[in-house]
Amino acid sequence: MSRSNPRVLATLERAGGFASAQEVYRLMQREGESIGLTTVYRSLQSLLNDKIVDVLRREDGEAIYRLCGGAHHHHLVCKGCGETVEIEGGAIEKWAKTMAQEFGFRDVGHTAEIFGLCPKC
Amino acid sequence: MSRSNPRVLATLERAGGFASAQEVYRLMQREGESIGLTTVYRSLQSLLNDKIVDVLRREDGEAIYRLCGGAHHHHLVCKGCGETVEIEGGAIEKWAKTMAQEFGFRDVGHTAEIFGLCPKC
DNA sequence: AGCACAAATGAAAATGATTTTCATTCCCAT
DNA sequence: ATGGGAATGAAAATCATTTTCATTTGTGCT
Ligand SMILES: [Zn+2]
Ligand SMILES: [Zn+2]
Ligand SMILES: [Zn+2]
Ligand SMILES: [Zn+2]
Repeated sequence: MSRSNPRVLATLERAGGFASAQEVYRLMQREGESIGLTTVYRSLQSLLNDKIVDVLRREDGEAIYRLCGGAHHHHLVCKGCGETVEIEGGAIEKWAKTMAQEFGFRDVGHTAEIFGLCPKC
Repeated sequence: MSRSNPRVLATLERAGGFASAQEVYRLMQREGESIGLTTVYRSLQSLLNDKIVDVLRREDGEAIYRLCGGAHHHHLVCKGCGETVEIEGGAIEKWAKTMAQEFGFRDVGHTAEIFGLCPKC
Protein backbone atom coordinates (compact mmCIF):
# COMPACT_ATOMS: atom_id res chain seq x y z
CA MET A 1 0.00 0.00 0.00
CA SER A 2 1.07 3.62 -0.33
CA ARG A 3 1.12 6.57 1.97
CA SER A 4 -1.41 9.36 1.62
CA ASN A 5 -0.43 12.42 -0.34
CA PRO A 6 -0.67 15.22 2.25
CA ARG A 7 -2.24 17.64 -0.21
CA VAL A 8 -5.23 15.34 -0.48
CA LEU A 9 -5.89 15.55 3.23
CA ALA A 10 -5.36 19.31 3.14
CA THR A 11 -7.90 19.61 0.36
CA LEU A 12 -10.43 17.47 2.15
CA GLU A 13 -10.09 19.79 5.11
CA ARG A 14 -10.52 22.84 2.92
CA ALA A 15 -13.63 21.26 1.46
CA GLY A 16 -15.25 21.29 4.87
CA GLY A 17 -14.05 17.83 5.76
CA PHE A 18 -16.61 16.20 3.53
CA ALA A 19 -16.20 15.21 -0.11
CA SER A 20 -16.04 12.44 -2.68
CA ALA A 21 -12.83 11.42 -4.42
CA GLN A 22 -14.01 13.08 -7.62
CA GLU A 23 -14.77 16.27 -5.76
CA VAL A 24 -11.41 16.39 -4.06
CA TYR A 25 -9.80 15.86 -7.43
CA ARG A 26 -11.80 18.59 -9.16
CA LEU A 27 -11.15 20.97 -6.30
CA MET A 28 -7.41 20.43 -6.55
CA GLN A 29 -7.51 20.93 -10.30
CA ARG A 30 -9.47 24.14 -9.99
CA GLU A 31 -6.91 25.45 -7.55
CA GLY A 32 -4.09 24.64 -9.92
CA GLU A 33 -2.62 21.73 -7.99
CA SER A 34 -1.17 19.07 -10.18
CA ILE A 35 -2.30 15.62 -9.13
CA GLY A 36 -3.69 12.49 -10.73
CA LEU A 37 -7.09 11.05 -9.99
CA THR A 38 -5.48 7.73 -9.14
CA THR A 39 -3.42 9.33 -6.42
CA VAL A 40 -6.50 10.94 -4.93
CA TYR A 41 -8.22 7.56 -4.76
CA ARG A 42 -5.15 5.90 -3.30
CA SER A 43 -4.67 8.61 -0.71
CA LEU A 44 -8.26 8.49 0.47
CA GLN A 45 -8.03 4.73 0.69
CA SER A 46 -4.95 5.06 2.82
CA LEU A 47 -6.53 7.69 5.07
CA LEU A 48 -9.40 5.29 5.48
CA ASN A 49 -7.07 2.49 6.49
CA ASP A 50 -5.47 4.72 9.06
CA LYS A 51 -8.93 5.66 10.30
CA ILE A 52 -8.23 9.33 9.70
CA VAL A 53 -11.31 9.56 7.52
CA ASP A 54 -14.67 7.88 7.53
CA VAL A 55 -16.55 6.74 4.47
CA LEU A 56 -20.23 6.68 3.75
CA ARG A 57 -22.41 6.63 0.66
CA ARG A 58 -24.46 9.23 -1.08
CA GLU A 59 -27.89 8.17 -2.23
CA ASP A 60 -26.52 7.48 -5.68
CA GLY A 61 -23.85 5.20 -4.23
CA GLU A 62 -20.86 7.51 -4.58
CA ALA A 63 -18.45 7.19 -1.65
CA ILE A 64 -17.87 10.31 0.39
CA TYR A 65 -14.96 10.69 2.76
CA ARG A 66 -15.05 12.65 5.91
CA LEU A 67 -12.49 13.81 8.43
CA CYS A 68 -13.34 12.09 11.61
CA GLY A 69 -12.23 11.48 15.14
CA GLY A 70 -11.06 7.92 15.60
CA ALA A 71 -13.48 6.81 18.28
CA HIS A 72 -16.83 5.27 17.49
CA HIS A 73 -19.47 7.92 16.92
CA HIS A 74 -22.37 8.92 14.70
CA HIS A 75 -23.29 11.93 12.56
CA LEU A 76 -25.87 14.58 12.10
CA VAL A 77 -25.59 15.80 8.52
CA CYS A 78 -27.18 18.82 6.85
CA LYS A 79 -28.83 17.93 3.55
CA GLY A 80 -28.48 21.55 2.48
CA CYS A 81 -24.87 22.54 3.07
CA GLY A 82 -23.24 19.29 4.12
CA GLU A 83 -22.27 20.53 7.56
CA THR A 84 -21.65 17.59 9.83
CA VAL A 85 -21.81 17.26 13.58
CA GLU A 86 -20.32 14.30 15.36
CA ILE A 87 -22.76 13.10 17.95
CA GLU A 88 -22.71 10.64 20.73
CA GLY A 89 -24.83 7.55 20.30
CA GLY A 90 -25.22 5.94 23.70
CA ALA A 91 -28.83 5.13 22.99
CA ILE A 92 -27.91 3.45 19.74
CA GLU A 93 -25.18 1.38 21.27
CA LYS A 94 -27.61 0.03 23.81
CA TRP A 95 -30.33 -0.53 21.23
CA ALA A 96 -27.98 -2.45 18.93
CA LYS A 97 -26.77 -4.63 21.76
CA THR A 98 -30.29 -5.38 22.96
CA MET A 99 -31.61 -6.24 19.52
CA ALA A 100 -28.65 -8.44 18.68
CA GLN A 101 -29.10 -10.32 21.90
CA GLU A 102 -32.80 -10.75 21.40
CA PHE A 103 -32.27 -12.44 18.03
CA GLY A 104 -29.11 -14.31 18.95
CA PHE A 105 -26.82 -12.37 16.61
CA ARG A 106 -23.09 -12.33 17.40
CA ASP A 107 -20.26 -10.13 16.31
CA VAL A 108 -22.47 -7.16 15.60
CA GLY A 109 -21.75 -3.68 14.35
CA HIS A 110 -24.11 -0.93 13.29
CA THR A 111 -24.55 2.26 11.33
CA ALA A 112 -26.74 5.19 12.24
CA GLU A 113 -26.91 8.63 10.66
CA ILE A 114 -29.32 11.49 10.97
CA PHE A 115 -30.05 13.78 8.02
CA GLY A 116 -31.82 17.11 8.12
CA LEU A 117 -31.53 20.85 7.60
CA CYS A 118 -29.21 22.79 9.82
CA PRO A 119 -30.30 26.10 11.41
CA LYS A 120 -28.59 28.09 8.64
CA CYS A 121 -30.29 26.25 5.80
CA MET B 1 -42.64 5.61 -15.48
CA SER B 2 -43.44 1.95 -16.03
CA ARG B 3 -45.04 -0.75 -13.98
CA SER B 4 -43.03 -3.50 -12.36
CA ASN B 5 -42.75 -6.80 -14.12
CA PRO B 6 -44.34 -9.25 -11.67
CA ARG B 7 -41.70 -11.92 -12.29
CA VAL B 8 -39.08 -9.58 -10.87
CA LEU B 9 -40.90 -9.31 -7.59
CA ALA B 10 -41.48 -13.07 -7.56
CA THR B 11 -37.77 -13.64 -8.07
CA LEU B 12 -36.80 -11.22 -5.35
CA GLU B 13 -39.07 -13.16 -3.02
CA ARG B 14 -37.53 -16.44 -4.08
CA ALA B 15 -34.09 -14.96 -3.42
CA GLY B 16 -34.98 -14.51 0.21
CA GLY B 17 -36.29 -11.00 -0.27
CA PHE B 18 -32.81 -9.58 -0.54
CA ALA B 19 -30.79 -9.07 -3.72
CA SER B 20 -29.14 -6.63 -6.10
CA ALA B 21 -30.50 -5.95 -9.57
CA GLN B 22 -27.68 -7.96 -11.11
CA GLU B 23 -28.41 -10.87 -8.82
CA VAL B 24 -32.10 -10.88 -9.61
CA TYR B 25 -31.19 -10.81 -13.29
CA ARG B 26 -28.70 -13.68 -13.03
CA LEU B 27 -31.14 -15.71 -10.96
CA MET B 28 -33.85 -15.32 -13.57
CA GLN B 29 -31.44 -16.28 -16.32
CA ARG B 30 -30.29 -19.35 -14.47
CA GLU B 31 -33.88 -20.44 -14.05
CA GLY B 32 -34.54 -20.02 -17.73
CA GLU B 33 -36.74 -16.96 -17.50
CA SER B 34 -36.38 -14.63 -20.43
CA ILE B 35 -35.97 -11.05 -19.32
CA GLY B 36 -33.72 -8.10 -20.05
CA LEU B 37 -31.45 -6.47 -17.50
CA THR B 38 -33.05 -3.13 -18.27
CA THR B 39 -36.45 -4.44 -17.27
CA VAL B 40 -35.08 -5.74 -14.00
CA TYR B 41 -33.67 -2.31 -13.18
CA ARG B 42 -36.87 -0.59 -14.17
CA SER B 43 -39.00 -2.96 -12.17
CA LEU B 44 -36.96 -2.59 -9.02
CA GLN B 45 -37.06 1.16 -9.43
CA SER B 46 -40.80 1.01 -9.70
CA LEU B 47 -41.14 -1.26 -6.68
CA LEU B 48 -39.04 1.24 -4.82
CA ASN B 49 -41.32 4.09 -5.86
CA ASP B 50 -44.30 2.14 -4.64
CA LYS B 51 -42.47 1.45 -1.39
CA ILE B 52 -42.83 -2.27 -1.88
CA VAL B 53 -39.08 -2.68 -1.58
CA ASP B 54 -36.40 -0.91 0.35
CA VAL B 55 -32.96 -0.09 -0.94
CA LEU B 56 -29.65 -0.01 0.82
CA ARG B 57 -26.02 -0.25 -0.21
CA ARG B 58 -23.45 -2.97 0.05
CA GLU B 59 -20.00 -1.92 1.21
CA ASP B 60 -18.88 -1.69 -2.40
CA GLY B 61 -21.77 0.63 -3.21
CA GLU B 62 -23.98 -1.81 -5.09
CA ALA B 63 -27.67 -1.23 -4.40
CA ILE B 64 -29.54 -4.10 -2.83
CA TYR B 65 -33.31 -4.28 -2.81
CA ARG B 66 -35.33 -5.85 -0.11
CA LEU B 67 -38.95 -6.77 0.34
CA CYS B 68 -40.22 -4.67 3.12
CA GLY B 69 -43.27 -3.71 5.06
CA GLY B 70 -44.31 -0.16 4.27
CA ALA B 71 -44.07 1.31 7.74
CA HIS B 72 -40.89 2.84 9.07
CA HIS B 73 -38.57 0.24 10.59
CA HIS B 74 -34.98 -0.89 10.81
CA HIS B 75 -33.03 -4.07 10.09
CA LEU B 76 -30.84 -6.65 11.64
CA VAL B 77 -28.85 -8.25 8.84
CA CYS B 78 -26.69 -11.37 8.88
CA LYS B 79 -23.29 -10.80 7.28
CA GLY B 80 -23.03 -14.52 6.63
CA CYS B 81 -26.24 -15.57 4.93
CA GLY B 82 -28.04 -12.29 4.35
CA GLU B 83 -31.00 -13.19 6.53
CA THR B 84 -32.80 -10.04 7.58
CA VAL B 85 -35.02 -9.31 10.52
CA GLU B 86 -37.18 -6.23 10.64
CA ILE B 87 -36.87 -4.67 14.03
CA GLU B 88 -38.58 -1.93 15.87
CA GLY B 89 -36.54 1.20 16.50
CA GLY B 90 -38.32 3.17 19.18
CA ALA B 91 -35.04 4.04 20.83
CA ILE B 92 -33.64 5.34 17.56
CA GLU B 93 -36.63 7.46 16.80
CA LYS B 94 -36.31 9.15 20.15
CA TRP B 95 -32.54 9.55 19.82
CA ALA B 96 -32.85 11.11 16.36
CA LYS B 97 -35.48 13.53 17.54
CA THR B 98 -33.48 14.53 20.59
CA MET B 99 -30.25 15.07 18.69
CA ALA B 100 -31.93 17.05 15.94
CA GLN B 101 -33.54 19.28 18.49
CA GLU B 102 -30.32 19.80 20.39
CA PHE B 103 -28.54 21.09 17.27
CA GLY B 104 -31.50 22.93 15.80
CA PHE B 105 -31.88 20.65 12.77
CA ARG B 106 -35.26 20.55 11.05
CA ASP B 107 -36.89 18.15 8.68
CA VAL B 108 -34.84 15.19 9.82
CA GLY B 109 -34.74 11.58 8.78
CA HIS B 110 -32.37 8.83 9.74
CA THR B 111 -30.88 5.47 8.85
CA ALA B 112 -29.89 2.74 11.25
CA GLU B 113 -28.90 -0.85 10.53
CA ILE B 114 -27.33 -3.56 12.61
CA PHE B 115 -25.00 -6.14 11.05
CA GLY B 116 -23.82 -9.36 12.60
CA LEU B 117 -23.86 -13.14 12.41
CA CYS B 118 -27.13 -14.92 12.89
CA PRO B 119 -27.41 -18.00 15.15
CA LYS B 120 -27.10 -20.34 12.15
CA CYS B 121 -23.91 -18.76 10.84
C1' DA C 1 28.29 13.49 -7.87
C1' DG C 2 26.82 8.80 -9.49
C1' DC C 3 24.27 4.57 -8.72
C1' DA C 4 20.62 1.17 -7.09
C1' DC C 5 16.43 0.23 -5.63
C1' DA C 6 12.01 1.05 -3.51
C1' DA C 7 8.05 3.96 -3.25
C1' DA C 8 5.00 7.22 -5.46
C1' DT C 9 2.77 8.92 -9.42
C1' DG C 10 -0.49 9.29 -13.21
C1' DA C 11 -2.13 8.22 -17.98
C1' DA C 12 -4.68 5.03 -20.04
C1' DA C 13 -7.27 0.87 -20.15
C1' DA C 14 -10.32 -2.26 -17.74
C1' DT C 15 -14.27 -3.15 -14.83
C1' DG C 16 -18.85 -3.06 -13.28
C1' DA C 17 -23.11 -1.06 -12.00
C1' DT C 18 -26.59 1.80 -13.65
C1' DT C 19 -28.90 4.76 -17.11
C1' DT C 20 -30.16 6.21 -21.65
C1' DT C 21 -31.52 5.55 -26.40
C1' DC C 22 -34.27 3.82 -29.58
C1' DA C 23 -36.38 0.49 -32.43
C1' DT C 24 -39.49 -3.33 -31.83
C1' DT C 25 -43.19 -5.87 -29.70
C1' DC C 26 -47.47 -6.04 -26.86
C1' DC C 27 -51.82 -4.91 -25.47
C1' DC C 28 -56.06 -2.81 -25.30
C1' DA C 29 -59.85 0.21 -26.61
C1' DT C 30 -62.21 1.80 -30.53
C1' DA D 1 -58.28 -5.11 -37.62
C1' DT D 2 -55.97 -1.09 -36.33
C1' DG D 3 -53.92 2.91 -34.03
C1' DG D 4 -51.50 4.48 -30.14
C1' DG D 5 -49.51 4.24 -25.87
C1' DA D 6 -46.95 1.11 -22.67
C1' DA D 7 -43.47 -2.35 -22.05
C1' DT D 8 -39.39 -4.55 -23.52
C1' DG D 9 -34.52 -5.35 -24.34
C1' DA D 10 -30.17 -4.88 -27.09
C1' DA D 11 -26.73 -1.91 -27.49
C1' DA D 12 -24.44 2.31 -26.40
C1' DA D 13 -23.44 5.82 -23.04
C1' DT D 14 -22.21 7.25 -18.25
C1' DC D 15 -19.73 7.32 -14.30
C1' DA D 16 -17.20 5.93 -10.26
C1' DT D 17 -13.62 3.06 -9.11
C1' DT D 18 -9.73 -0.19 -9.89
C1' DT D 19 -5.94 -2.09 -12.36
C1' DT D 20 -1.87 -1.94 -15.22
C1' DC D 21 2.29 -0.44 -16.24
C1' DA D 22 5.77 2.67 -17.54
C1' DT D 23 7.87 6.78 -15.70
C1' DT D 24 9.43 9.80 -12.06
C1' DT D 25 11.00 10.74 -7.57
C1' DG D 26 13.32 10.04 -3.24
C1' DT D 27 16.74 8.01 -0.28
C1' DG D 28 20.62 5.80 1.27
C1' DC D 29 25.17 4.33 -0.10
C1' DT D 30 29.93 4.75 -2.44
ZN1 LIG E 1 -26.95 23.44 6.30
ZN1 LIG F 1 -22.73 3.49 17.55
ZN1 LIG G 1 -26.68 -16.01 8.83
ZN1 LIG H 1 -36.26 4.82 12.62
